[in-house]
Amino acid sequence: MIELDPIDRKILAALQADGRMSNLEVAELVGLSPTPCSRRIKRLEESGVIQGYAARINPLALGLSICVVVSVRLAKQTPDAASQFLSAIEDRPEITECLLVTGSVDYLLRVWVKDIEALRQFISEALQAIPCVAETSTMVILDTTKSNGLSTVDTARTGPR
Amino acid sequence: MIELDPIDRKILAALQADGRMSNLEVAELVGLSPTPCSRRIKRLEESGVIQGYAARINPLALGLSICVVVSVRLAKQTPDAASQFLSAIEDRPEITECLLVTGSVDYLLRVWVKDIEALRQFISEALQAIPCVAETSTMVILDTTKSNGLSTVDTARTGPR
DNA sequence: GTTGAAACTTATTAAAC
DNA sequence: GTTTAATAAGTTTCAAC
Repeated sequence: MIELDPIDRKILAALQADGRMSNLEVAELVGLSPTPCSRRIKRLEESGVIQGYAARINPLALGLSICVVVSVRLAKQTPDAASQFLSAIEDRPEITECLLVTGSVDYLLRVWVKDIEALRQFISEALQAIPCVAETSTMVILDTTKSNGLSTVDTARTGPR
Repeated sequence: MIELDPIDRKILAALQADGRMSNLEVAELVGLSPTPCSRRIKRLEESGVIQGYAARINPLALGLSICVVVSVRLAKQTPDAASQFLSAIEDRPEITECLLVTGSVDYLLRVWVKDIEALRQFISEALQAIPCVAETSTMVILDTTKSNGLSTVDTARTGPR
């Protein structure tokens, strides 16, 4: 694990808030001159603390107006069932996140759809069509606080057919 | 809603994958010359499709090795209870996301902690100390597929005291 | 750690097609 | 939409302190 001093943390906070901030701006913000600031940023990138940069895209602007969390319980927790489930998941662009969790369910999925019909279709045709899926429960997200606003969206999906 | 053609979508995909890609690189990738590409990117930014840019930070590198999803049920769903809960949530830096959802629970929280002891402490001292919280259930995230890798982490939290 | 300077790359704008 | 050219700005590297 790399050691981070308070200045490194300030740099991370700055680049987390604005990933396109120039080295000069970051340097001024954290109270360094550009040269050592640039060195620190490069060190943070090369050590993997900063994994990369991304545009934050607004799913609503792509016509995806509904976001849900779906909990999934598999019929059995065998490696075969898991890999069958995951490969089925892989092909669905509306799933932006898939978490394997402990507890009474096995997976949590984050799913973006454009309307209720698309949601119905996703649940019945995509999810419940997977043989090893025993039970699903859909929670519609009504509001988001403390969001990072960072949803990776499949931009190819909502376009002209 | 802004109209997006296939080239716009390619631009979004490119900047989602690498938010620091230069206009020249994006232009070449999508098959445009730099001038119109720059205009499109600016249009996407100004229309809110691109909300901003962010560094992707690896929470593990900050010493946060455990991520959990906590479902929370409130004793009653009154506006008072909700605002009491949300203001208590606001102060906790380990909570990186808070979703209001439909279904058998009221909120889903995403929480990063450095170890099990910090998790225990968070649940007992932070969460269950909120008066209106009736029930919580913690799911430890064992694996993440299809992650966007974009967790906004409070970089000030794990540093020297 | 700091400053300053040079070489290189990029962004932006304007003009012409 | 394209190309070209000019200006402005940022990055990187080097030296010296």
